[in-house]
Amino acid sequence: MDVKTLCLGVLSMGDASGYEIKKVFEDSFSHFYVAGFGSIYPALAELTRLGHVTCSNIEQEKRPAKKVYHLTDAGLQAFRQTLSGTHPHHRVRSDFMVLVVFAHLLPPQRVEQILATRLEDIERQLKLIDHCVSENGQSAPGTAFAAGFARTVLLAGRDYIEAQRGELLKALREKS
Amino acid sequence: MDVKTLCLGVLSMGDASGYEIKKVFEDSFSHFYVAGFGSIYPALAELTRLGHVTCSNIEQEKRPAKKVYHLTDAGLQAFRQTLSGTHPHHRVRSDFMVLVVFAHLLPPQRVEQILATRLEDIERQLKLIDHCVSENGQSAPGTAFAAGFARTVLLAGRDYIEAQRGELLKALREKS
DNA sequence: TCGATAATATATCAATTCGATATATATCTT
DNA sequence: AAGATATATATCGAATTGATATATTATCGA
Repeated sequence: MDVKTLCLGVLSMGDASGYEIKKVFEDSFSHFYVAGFGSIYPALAELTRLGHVTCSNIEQEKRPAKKVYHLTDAGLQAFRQTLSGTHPHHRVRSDFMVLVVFAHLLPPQRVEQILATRLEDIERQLKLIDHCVSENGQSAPGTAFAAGFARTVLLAGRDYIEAQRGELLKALREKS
Repeated sequence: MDVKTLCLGVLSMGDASGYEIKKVFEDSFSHFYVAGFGSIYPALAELTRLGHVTCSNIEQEKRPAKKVYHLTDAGLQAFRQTLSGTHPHHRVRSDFMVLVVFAHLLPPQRVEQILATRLEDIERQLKLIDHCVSENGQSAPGTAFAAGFARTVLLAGRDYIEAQRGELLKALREKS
């Protein structure tokens, strides 16, 4: 599923500028989809060209002007079509796990730091999910399911690290 | 962490051809790092140019010839350096979760199919981990930790889906 | 033994994505 | 007045993805 499709998804919840779409990605989608301006702006240009969205320049007082995008009927149809034909892939790219796999090449102190940093990141993400859930009162059923899923998976990872970190460090110190 | 670095990591476990490196990615790293030939072969060419690996053409009987790569001292040093300076990012790109978030735009039957497919994929990945653990008898401590981590997280996700699928489908049917 | 399929092996390429950077306006703080 | 932060759009080189091309050998059923 490409950034174009995700932009259609965000716009199905209401009109937005590229900047606002980026904020939705950061605030609500960051646990399962990361995208930056470098992919969002070209995606919106292409969607406009395809007629899947329309674009209007909005002058603002006290802020720079913005381009607000609106989902067309053709855009919604294309979005539904993509959702219907997409396999539910779920892929992880984890530098954390790479670092752990090669932990025997690092000083134990650095491994401790890696685990601690990962735990901090998990806490930060948990807070973000909770904040996001409490803010969006009446959201779609899938949103609540997804938030719960992300939460559960993060908690399981946190508990595993906390339970096994001692064992890992012991094994690493024994080998060296 | 880029594909070049991961190739150095694989080669730190022993000499290998591009094809064999790909198999290691698939068999052992697939839960946290996916890479195809399109990134592996260019990475090996660049690493050779940098002097981080050496390459020798090996003729084989009963098989096509292969290029076997060997990690140099400079390569190992560069690998350690990268491991020392890399933040333990852990990112998920999940079409599954996107589909769930927009489940209200799909027929409930399709949502059921998505959840079932995801559960099948999880089972397949769990089997791969178990197979991988049983095959590599005496592996590095980090490898065991990483396998346990991946296993725990997958199990938590599976249990969540099984526990909450009924609720999600009920909510979706009520709205429509 | 013929033909199909699968496994081994390398390589390339267009399309997409990533990450950094550039530019500009307005607000808020010190 | 200076400096930091938030809003806002855009571009670009580098890296990655996913598909495709090519070739050899093995395997297995008809």
